[in-house]
Amino acid sequence: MPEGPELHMASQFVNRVCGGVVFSGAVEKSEVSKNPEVPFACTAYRISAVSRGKEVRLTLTPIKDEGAEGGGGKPMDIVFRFGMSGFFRYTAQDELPKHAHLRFYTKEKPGKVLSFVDIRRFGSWEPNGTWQAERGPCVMFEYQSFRDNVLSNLSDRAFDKPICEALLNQKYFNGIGNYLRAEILYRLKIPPFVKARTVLEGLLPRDYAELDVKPVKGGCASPQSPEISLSKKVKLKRESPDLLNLCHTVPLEVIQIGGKGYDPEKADYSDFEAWLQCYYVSGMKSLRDHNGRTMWFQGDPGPMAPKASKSPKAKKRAKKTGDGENDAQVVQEKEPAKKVKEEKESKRKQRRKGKEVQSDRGTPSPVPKRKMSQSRKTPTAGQAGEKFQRSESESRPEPVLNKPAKPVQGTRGPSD
DNA sequence: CGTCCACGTCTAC
DNA sequence: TAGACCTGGACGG
Repeated sequence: MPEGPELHMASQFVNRVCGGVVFSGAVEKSEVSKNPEVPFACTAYRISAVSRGKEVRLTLTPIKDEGAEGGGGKPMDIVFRFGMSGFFRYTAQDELPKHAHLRFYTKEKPGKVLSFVDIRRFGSWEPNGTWQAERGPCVMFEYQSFRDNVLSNLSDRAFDKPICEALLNQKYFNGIGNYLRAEILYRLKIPPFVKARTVLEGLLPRDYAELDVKPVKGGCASPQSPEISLSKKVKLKRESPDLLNLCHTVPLEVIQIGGKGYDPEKADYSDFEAWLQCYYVSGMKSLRDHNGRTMWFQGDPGPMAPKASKSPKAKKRAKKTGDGENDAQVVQEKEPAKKVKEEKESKRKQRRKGKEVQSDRGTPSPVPKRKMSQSRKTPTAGQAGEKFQRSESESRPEPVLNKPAKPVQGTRGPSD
Protein backbone atom coordinates (compact mmCIF):
# COMPACT_ATOMS: atom_id res chain seq x y z
CA MET A 1 0.00 0.00 0.00
CA PRO A 2 2.74 2.34 0.28
CA GLU A 3 3.01 5.63 -1.53
CA GLY A 4 1.49 8.87 -0.35
CA PRO A 5 -2.02 8.16 -1.66
CA GLU A 6 -2.14 4.74 -0.04
CA LEU A 7 -0.95 6.13 3.28
CA HIS A 8 -3.63 8.76 3.15
CA MET A 9 -6.32 6.29 2.23
CA ALA A 10 -5.16 4.17 5.14
CA SER A 11 -5.75 7.11 7.48
CA GLN A 12 -9.20 7.60 5.99
CA PHE A 13 -9.88 3.93 6.46
CA VAL A 14 -8.93 4.07 10.13
CA ASN A 15 -11.13 7.09 10.74
CA ARG A 16 -14.03 5.46 8.95
CA VAL A 17 -13.97 2.11 10.69
CA CYS A 18 -12.95 3.44 14.10
CA GLY A 19 -15.35 6.33 14.21
CA GLY A 20 -17.52 5.82 17.25
CA VAL A 21 -15.75 2.63 18.21
CA VAL A 22 -14.38 2.24 21.72
CA PHE A 23 -11.15 0.31 22.14
CA SER A 24 -9.86 -1.17 25.33
CA GLY A 25 -6.92 -2.86 26.95
CA ALA A 26 -3.32 -3.03 25.86
CA VAL A 27 -1.87 -2.63 22.41
CA GLU A 28 -0.50 -5.95 21.31
CA LYS A 29 2.63 -6.52 19.27
CA SER A 30 3.46 -9.74 17.44
CA GLU A 31 6.37 -11.74 18.75
CA VAL A 32 8.24 -11.63 15.53
CA SER A 33 8.19 -7.89 14.96
CA LYS A 34 11.34 -6.02 15.86
CA ASN A 35 9.45 -2.80 16.27
CA PRO A 36 8.96 -1.44 19.81
CA GLU A 37 6.19 -2.42 22.15
CA VAL A 38 3.54 0.23 22.50
CA PRO A 39 3.25 1.08 26.20
CA PHE A 40 -0.36 2.06 26.19
CA ALA A 41 -3.26 0.47 28.02
CA CYS A 42 -6.61 1.95 28.83
CA THR A 43 -10.08 0.70 29.66
CA ALA A 44 -11.63 2.90 27.04
CA TYR A 45 -10.06 4.88 24.21
CA ARG A 46 -10.67 5.98 20.67
CA ILE A 47 -8.44 5.87 17.61
CA SER A 48 -8.07 8.49 14.92
CA ALA A 49 -5.52 9.00 12.16
CA VAL A 50 -3.88 11.59 9.94
CA SER A 51 -1.31 11.21 7.20
CA ARG A 52 1.58 13.28 5.94
CA GLY A 53 3.49 12.15 2.88
CA LYS A 54 4.50 8.57 3.46
CA GLU A 55 3.66 8.47 7.16
CA VAL A 56 0.47 7.91 9.14
CA ARG A 57 -0.02 9.01 12.72
CA LEU A 58 -2.55 7.27 14.92
CA THR A 59 -3.77 9.01 18.04
CA LEU A 60 -5.10 6.90 20.91
CA THR A 61 -7.32 9.05 23.08
CA PRO A 62 -8.55 7.84 26.48
CA ILE A 63 -12.22 8.50 27.06
CA LYS A 64 -12.74 10.53 30.17
CA ASP A 65 -15.40 9.66 32.68
CA GLU A 66 -15.82 6.35 30.97
CA GLY A 67 -15.24 4.19 33.96
CA ALA A 68 -12.98 6.86 35.38
CA GLU A 69 -10.57 4.13 36.17
CA GLY A 70 -8.04 3.78 33.42
CA GLY A 71 -9.49 6.65 31.46
CA GLY A 72 -7.20 9.06 33.16
CA GLY A 73 -4.27 8.52 30.80
CA LYS A 74 -3.02 10.91 28.23
CA PRO A 75 -3.35 10.50 24.50
CA MET A 76 -0.60 8.70 22.65
CA ASP A 77 0.55 9.22 19.10
CA ILE A 78 2.07 6.39 17.10
CA VAL A 79 3.74 7.25 13.81
CA PHE A 80 3.80 4.53 11.15
CA ARG A 81 5.81 4.05 8.02
CA PHE A 82 4.52 1.28 5.76
CA GLY A 83 7.64 -0.06 4.11
CA MET A 84 6.73 -2.06 1.03
CA SER A 85 3.69 -3.84 2.34
CA GLY A 86 2.06 -2.20 5.34
CA PHE A 87 -1.66 -1.50 5.67
CA PHE A 88 -4.45 -1.45 8.25
CA ARG A 89 -7.25 -3.96 8.50
CA TYR A 90 -10.27 -4.18 10.74
CA THR A 91 -11.54 -7.68 11.42
CA ALA A 92 -13.17 -9.89 13.97
CA GLN A 93 -10.81 -10.86 16.75
CA ASP A 94 -10.96 -14.48 15.78
CA GLU A 95 -9.91 -13.63 12.27
CA LEU A 96 -6.59 -11.97 12.85
CA PRO A 97 -4.89 -11.51 9.50
CA LYS A 98 -1.58 -13.19 8.95
CA HIS A 99 1.29 -10.75 9.60
CA ALA A 100 -0.80 -8.53 11.88
CA HIS A 101 2.10 -7.05 13.84
CA LEU A 102 0.31 -4.47 15.94
CA ARG A 103 -3.23 -4.93 17.25
CA PHE A 104 -5.81 -2.69 18.87
CA TYR A 105 -8.83 -4.43 20.41
CA THR A 106 -12.33 -3.08 20.74
CA LYS A 107 -14.19 -2.99 24.02
CA GLU A 108 -17.53 -3.90 22.48
CA LYS A 109 -18.47 -7.44 22.38
CA PRO A 110 -18.53 -8.62 18.91
CA GLY A 111 -14.80 -8.45 19.48
CA LYS A 112 -13.08 -6.64 16.69
CA VAL A 113 -9.48 -5.63 16.12
CA LEU A 114 -7.65 -2.99 14.15
CA SER A 115 -4.40 -4.48 12.86
CA PHE A 116 -1.31 -3.04 11.29
CA VAL A 117 -0.50 -5.76 8.78
CA ASP A 118 2.92 -5.86 7.20
CA ILE A 119 3.92 -8.95 5.28
CA ARG A 120 7.52 -8.02 4.65
CA ARG A 121 8.08 -6.21 7.91
CA PHE A 122 9.89 -3.29 6.33
CA GLY A 123 7.36 -1.03 7.97
CA SER A 124 7.87 0.58 11.34
CA TRP A 125 6.09 2.45 14.09
CA GLU A 126 7.19 4.73 16.82
CA PRO A 127 5.24 5.16 20.05
CA ASN A 128 5.05 8.81 21.07
CA GLY A 129 6.51 9.51 17.67
CA THR A 130 6.43 12.63 15.57
CA TRP A 131 6.68 13.20 11.84
CA GLN A 132 10.17 12.20 10.84
CA ALA A 133 12.22 15.37 10.94
CA GLU A 134 14.12 14.76 7.72
CA ARG A 135 10.98 14.36 5.68
CA GLY A 136 9.68 17.37 3.84
CA PRO A 137 6.14 18.73 3.55
CA CYS A 138 3.47 16.42 2.17
CA VAL A 139 3.13 16.68 -1.60
CA MET A 140 -0.62 16.18 -1.30
CA PHE A 141 -1.68 18.27 1.66
CA GLU A 142 1.07 20.81 2.18
CA TYR A 143 1.47 21.76 -1.41
CA GLN A 144 2.67 25.32 -1.06
CA SER A 145 5.33 24.55 1.49
CA PHE A 146 6.34 21.47 -0.45
CA ARG A 147 6.83 23.63 -3.52
CA ASP A 148 8.66 26.33 -1.65
CA ASN A 149 10.89 23.80 0.04
CA VAL A 150 12.02 22.44 -3.32
CA LEU A 151 12.46 25.73 -5.12
CA SER A 152 14.32 27.42 -2.29
CA ASN A 153 16.82 24.60 -1.97
CA LEU A 154 17.86 23.91 -5.52
CA SER A 155 21.51 24.28 -4.59
CA ASP A 156 21.22 21.11 -2.51
CA ARG A 157 23.26 18.29 -3.97
CA ALA A 158 20.16 16.18 -3.88
CA PHE A 159 19.30 17.93 -7.12
CA ASP A 160 22.55 16.92 -8.79
CA LYS A 161 20.91 13.58 -9.37
CA PRO A 162 18.62 12.58 -12.20
CA ILE A 163 15.13 13.92 -11.68
CA CYS A 164 13.70 10.41 -11.35
CA GLU A 165 15.99 9.72 -8.40
CA ALA A 166 15.49 13.10 -6.78
CA LEU A 167 11.77 12.44 -6.84
CA LEU A 168 12.24 9.58 -4.41
CA ASN A 169 14.05 11.80 -1.93
CA GLN A 170 11.56 12.19 0.90
CA LYS A 171 13.29 15.27 2.19
CA TYR A 172 11.81 17.06 -0.78
CA PHE A 173 9.12 14.80 -2.17
CA ASN A 174 7.42 13.29 0.84
CA GLY A 175 4.81 10.95 -0.56
CA ILE A 176 6.27 10.22 -3.99
CA GLY A 177 7.25 6.64 -4.68
CA ASN A 178 8.17 4.45 -7.58
CA TYR A 179 4.90 4.37 -9.46
CA LEU A 180 4.18 8.06 -8.89
CA ARG A 181 7.54 9.22 -10.23
CA ALA A 182 6.92 7.26 -13.40
CA GLU A 183 3.40 8.59 -13.85
CA ILE A 184 4.41 12.17 -13.12
CA LEU A 185 7.39 12.31 -15.45
CA TYR A 186 5.42 10.53 -18.13
CA ARG A 187 2.70 13.17 -18.10
CA LEU A 188 5.23 15.81 -19.03
CA LYS A 189 7.39 13.52 -21.12
CA ILE A 190 10.40 14.55 -19.11
CA PRO A 191 13.30 12.18 -19.72
CA PRO A 192 13.85 10.55 -16.32
CA PHE A 193 17.62 10.84 -16.29
CA VAL A 194 17.92 14.56 -16.83
CA LYS A 195 19.57 16.37 -13.96
CA ALA A 196 16.93 17.39 -11.44
CA ARG A 197 18.19 20.93 -11.06
CA THR A 198 17.97 21.49 -14.78
CA VAL A 199 14.33 20.55 -14.75
CA LEU A 200 13.44 22.46 -11.61
CA GLU A 201 15.31 25.68 -12.31
CA GLY A 202 12.78 26.36 -14.96
CA LEU A 203 10.10 26.56 -12.32
CA LEU A 204 11.67 29.30 -10.29
CA PRO A 205 9.46 32.34 -9.94
CA ARG A 206 10.70 35.26 -11.94
CA ASP A 207 10.08 38.90 -11.35
CA TYR A 208 7.10 40.30 -13.05
CA ALA A 209 9.44 42.80 -14.54
CA GLU A 210 10.69 40.07 -16.74
CA LEU A 211 7.27 39.52 -18.05
CA ASP A 212 5.88 42.20 -20.22
CA VAL A 213 2.66 42.33 -18.40
CA LYS A 214 1.50 43.31 -15.03
CA PRO A 215 0.10 40.96 -12.50
CA VAL A 216 -3.33 42.28 -13.12
CA LYS A 217 -6.03 40.36 -11.52
CA GLY A 218 -9.61 40.27 -12.53
CA GLY A 219 -10.69 41.32 -15.95
CA CYS A 220 -7.76 43.53 -16.76
CA ALA A 221 -6.91 43.44 -20.36
CA SER A 222 -4.58 46.21 -21.01
CA PRO A 223 -5.07 45.88 -24.72
CA GLN A 224 -1.92 47.72 -25.55
CA SER A 225 0.41 44.89 -24.89
CA PRO A 226 1.27 43.37 -28.19
CA GLU A 227 2.66 40.47 -26.36
CA ILE A 228 0.69 37.66 -24.96
CA SER A 229 -1.51 38.89 -22.16
CA LEU A 230 -1.10 37.81 -18.62
CA SER A 231 -4.45 36.18 -18.60
CA LYS A 232 -3.35 34.15 -21.53
CA LYS A 233 -0.17 33.23 -19.79
CA VAL A 234 -2.04 32.27 -16.72
CA LYS A 235 -4.41 30.29 -18.79
CA LEU A 236 -1.59 28.63 -20.59
CA LYS A 237 -0.09 27.92 -17.25
CA ARG A 238 -3.20 26.30 -15.98
CA GLU A 239 -3.49 24.19 -19.01
CA SER A 240 0.02 22.93 -18.66
CA PRO A 241 0.82 22.19 -15.08
CA ASP A 242 4.46 21.97 -14.22
CA LEU A 243 6.33 19.14 -12.54
CA LEU A 244 5.70 20.31 -9.01
CA ASN A 245 2.00 20.81 -9.73
CA LEU A 246 1.85 17.21 -10.84
CA CYS A 247 3.66 15.97 -7.75
CA HIS A 248 0.56 17.27 -6.00
CA THR A 249 -2.30 16.49 -8.38
CA VAL A 250 -1.26 13.08 -9.61
CA PRO A 251 -1.29 11.56 -6.11
CA LEU A 252 -4.63 13.27 -5.52
CA GLU A 253 -6.01 11.54 -8.58
CA VAL A 254 -5.17 8.21 -7.01
CA ILE A 255 -7.06 9.19 -3.90
CA GLN A 256 -9.98 10.22 -6.09
CA ILE A 257 -10.15 6.82 -7.64
CA GLY A 258 -10.74 5.41 -4.21
CA GLY A 259 -10.18 1.75 -3.70
CA LYS A 260 -6.93 0.78 -2.21
CA GLY A 261 -4.57 2.30 -4.69
CA TYR A 262 -1.64 0.12 -5.49
CA ASP A 263 -2.61 -3.27 -4.25
CA PRO A 264 -2.83 -6.02 -6.83
CA GLU A 265 -4.27 -8.34 -4.24
CA LYS A 266 -7.43 -6.39 -3.92
CA ALA A 267 -10.47 -6.81 -6.05
CA ASP A 268 -10.81 -3.14 -6.83
CA TYR A 269 -7.32 -2.94 -8.18
CA SER A 270 -8.57 -2.71 -11.74
CA ASP A 271 -9.51 0.96 -11.52
CA PHE A 272 -6.07 1.83 -10.32
CA GLU A 273 -4.50 -0.31 -12.98
CA ALA A 274 -6.56 1.39 -15.62
CA TRP A 275 -5.37 4.72 -14.29
CA LEU A 276 -1.71 3.90 -14.77
CA GLN A 277 -0.37 5.30 -17.99
CA CYS A 278 3.27 4.32 -17.71
CA TYR A 279 4.27 2.30 -14.66
CA TYR A 280 4.39 -1.35 -15.62
CA VAL A 281 2.51 -0.62 -18.80
CA SER A 282 3.48 -2.70 -21.79
CA GLY A 283 5.15 -0.74 -24.50
CA MET A 284 6.92 1.47 -21.99
CA LYS A 285 10.62 1.17 -21.37
CA SER A 286 12.15 0.46 -18.05
CA LEU A 287 15.60 0.81 -16.63
CA ARG A 288 17.24 0.42 -13.26
CA ASP A 289 18.21 3.69 -11.71
CA HIS A 290 21.40 4.14 -9.69
CA ASN A 291 19.73 2.69 -6.64
CA GLY A 292 18.51 -0.39 -8.40
CA ARG A 293 14.92 0.75 -8.63
CA THR A 294 13.03 0.24 -11.83
CA MET A 295 12.19 3.44 -13.64
CA TRP A 296 9.37 3.21 -16.17
CA PHE A 297 9.29 5.76 -18.94
CA GLN A 298 8.75 6.41 -22.59
CA GLY A 299 11.17 7.79 -25.12
CA ASP A 300 14.56 9.18 -24.33
CA PRO A 301 16.01 8.09 -20.97
CA GLY A 302 18.08 11.24 -20.70
CA PRO A 303 21.80 11.97 -20.40
CA MET A 304 22.36 10.65 -16.89
CA ALA A 305 21.00 7.19 -17.55
CA PRO A 306 23.07 4.47 -15.89
CA LYS A 307 25.60 3.15 -18.35
CA ALA A 308 27.78 0.33 -17.21
CA SER A 309 26.35 -2.28 -14.99
CA LYS A 310 28.47 -2.95 -12.00
CA SER A 311 26.41 -4.19 -9.17
CA PRO A 312 26.16 -7.93 -8.85
CA LYS A 313 22.55 -7.59 -9.50
CA ALA A 314 23.10 -5.70 -12.64
CA LYS A 315 25.62 -8.22 -13.77
CA LYS A 316 23.29 -11.03 -13.23
CA ARG A 317 20.68 -9.16 -15.02
CA ALA A 318 22.86 -8.48 -17.98
CA LYS A 319 23.87 -12.07 -18.09
CA LYS A 320 20.36 -13.15 -18.08
CA THR A 321 19.48 -10.99 -20.99
CA GLY A 322 22.27 -12.68 -22.83
CA ASP A 323 24.17 -9.49 -23.29
CA GLY A 324 27.88 -9.69 -23.50
CA GLU A 325 29.43 -7.52 -20.93
CA ASN A 326 29.93 -4.39 -22.86
CA ASP A 327 26.27 -4.25 -22.15
CA ALA A 328 25.07 -1.45 -24.20
CA GLN A 329 22.34 -0.67 -21.83
CA VAL A 330 19.72 -2.18 -19.72
CA VAL A 331 17.01 -0.33 -21.43
CA GLN A 332 14.28 -2.64 -22.32
CA GLU A 333 12.45 -1.59 -25.34
CA LYS A 334 9.10 -3.08 -25.63
CA GLU A 335 8.31 -5.36 -22.81
CA PRO A 336 10.84 -7.09 -20.63
CA ALA A 337 10.70 -10.19 -22.71
CA LYS A 338 8.70 -12.15 -20.29
CA LYS A 339 6.11 -9.53 -20.41
CA VAL A 340 5.44 -10.54 -23.92
CA LYS A 341 4.23 -13.79 -22.70
CA GLU A 342 2.03 -12.20 -20.19
CA GLU A 343 0.57 -10.09 -22.83
CA LYS A 344 -0.35 -13.03 -24.88
CA GLU A 345 -1.94 -14.51 -21.91
CA SER A 346 -3.91 -11.51 -21.06
CA LYS A 347 -4.90 -11.23 -24.62
CA ARG A 348 -6.43 -14.60 -24.36
CA LYS A 349 -8.25 -13.57 -21.31
CA GLN A 350 -9.23 -10.46 -23.03
CA ARG A 351 -11.63 -12.21 -25.21
CA ARG A 352 -13.97 -11.11 -22.54
CA LYS A 353 -13.96 -7.75 -24.18
CA GLY A 354 -17.06 -5.83 -23.46
CA LYS A 355 -15.14 -2.80 -24.29
CA GLU A 356 -11.50 -2.77 -24.33
CA VAL A 357 -11.20 -2.92 -20.65
CA GLN A 358 -8.21 -4.97 -19.85
CA SER A 359 -9.13 -5.49 -16.31
CA ASP A 360 -9.61 -9.08 -15.47
CA ARG A 361 -11.73 -8.99 -12.47
CA GLY A 362 -12.27 -12.27 -10.86
CA THR A 363 -8.63 -13.04 -11.05
CA PRO A 364 -6.90 -11.15 -8.30
CA SER A 365 -3.64 -11.82 -9.95
CA PRO A 366 -1.10 -10.00 -7.91
CA VAL A 367 0.92 -9.14 -10.90
CA PRO A 368 -0.30 -6.11 -12.69
CA LYS A 369 -1.57 -7.07 -16.04
CA ARG A 370 0.12 -4.91 -18.51
CA LYS A 371 -2.01 -2.74 -20.54
CA MET A 372 -2.57 -3.73 -24.00
CA SER A 373 -3.39 -1.32 -26.72
CA GLN A 374 -1.21 1.66 -27.20
CA SER A 375 1.66 -0.47 -28.21
CA ARG A 376 3.13 1.95 -30.58
CA LYS A 377 0.76 3.87 -32.70
CA THR A 378 3.02 6.61 -33.86
CA PRO A 379 3.39 8.19 -30.54
CA THR A 380 4.91 11.57 -30.07
CA ALA A 381 7.65 10.40 -32.30
CA GLY A 382 11.01 11.85 -31.66
CA GLN A 383 10.12 14.45 -29.15
CA ALA A 384 13.09 13.18 -27.27
CA GLY A 385 14.25 15.60 -24.69
CA GLU A 386 14.21 19.27 -25.46
CA LYS A 387 10.52 19.08 -25.96
CA PHE A 388 9.83 18.80 -22.31
CA GLN A 389 9.49 21.68 -19.98
CA ARG A 390 8.09 24.06 -22.41
CA SER A 391 8.06 26.62 -19.73
CA GLU A 392 8.51 30.14 -20.92
CA SER A 393 5.08 30.60 -19.58
CA GLU A 394 6.49 31.43 -16.21
CA SER A 395 5.44 29.96 -12.96
CA ARG A 396 4.75 31.35 -9.59
CA PRO A 397 3.24 30.05 -6.41
CA GLU A 398 0.17 29.27 -8.35
CA PRO A 399 -3.13 28.39 -6.88
CA VAL A 400 -3.65 24.75 -6.38
CA LEU A 401 -5.42 23.80 -9.48
CA ASN A 402 -8.06 21.40 -8.55
CA LYS A 403 -8.75 19.44 -11.57
CA PRO A 404 -9.94 16.11 -10.39
CA ALA A 405 -9.88 15.32 -14.00
CA LYS A 406 -10.14 11.70 -14.26
CA PRO A 407 -7.72 10.83 -16.97
CA VAL A 408 -8.39 8.52 -19.73
CA GLN A 409 -9.83 5.94 -17.49
CA GLY A 410 -11.36 3.91 -20.26
CA THR A 411 -8.15 3.03 -21.89
CA ARG A 412 -4.94 4.51 -22.97
CA GLY A 413 -4.32 8.17 -23.23
CA PRO A 414 -6.30 10.15 -25.68
CA SER A 415 -3.89 12.98 -25.58
CA ASP A 416 -1.24 11.70 -27.80
C1' DC B 1 12.79 -27.03 -7.00
C1' DG B 2 15.19 -22.27 -8.05
C1' DT B 3 15.55 -17.23 -9.60
C1' DC B 4 13.58 -12.77 -10.07
C1' DC B 5 10.71 -9.22 -8.63
C1' DA B 6 7.82 -6.02 -5.68
C1' DC B 7 4.38 0.31 -3.60
C1' DG B 8 10.95 1.65 0.98
C1' DT B 9 13.85 2.87 3.83
C1' DC B 10 18.27 2.14 6.83
C1' DT B 11 23.25 1.66 8.10
C1' DA B 12 27.52 -0.08 7.41
C1' DC B 13 31.90 -0.55 4.53
C1' DT C 1 26.81 2.86 -3.16
C1' DA C 2 26.25 -1.89 -1.88
C1' DG C 3 23.81 -4.85 0.87
C1' DA C 4 20.28 -5.77 4.65
C1' DC C 5 15.88 -6.33 5.98
C1' DC C 6 11.48 -9.81 4.71
C1' DT C 7 7.51 -12.59 2.49
C1' DG C 8 5.37 -14.47 -1.37
C1' DG C 9 3.75 -14.67 -6.23
C1' DA C 10 5.11 -15.51 -11.13
C1' DC C 11 7.70 -17.96 -13.94
C1' DG C 12 11.45 -21.38 -15.59
C1' DG C 13 13.31 -26.14 -15.52
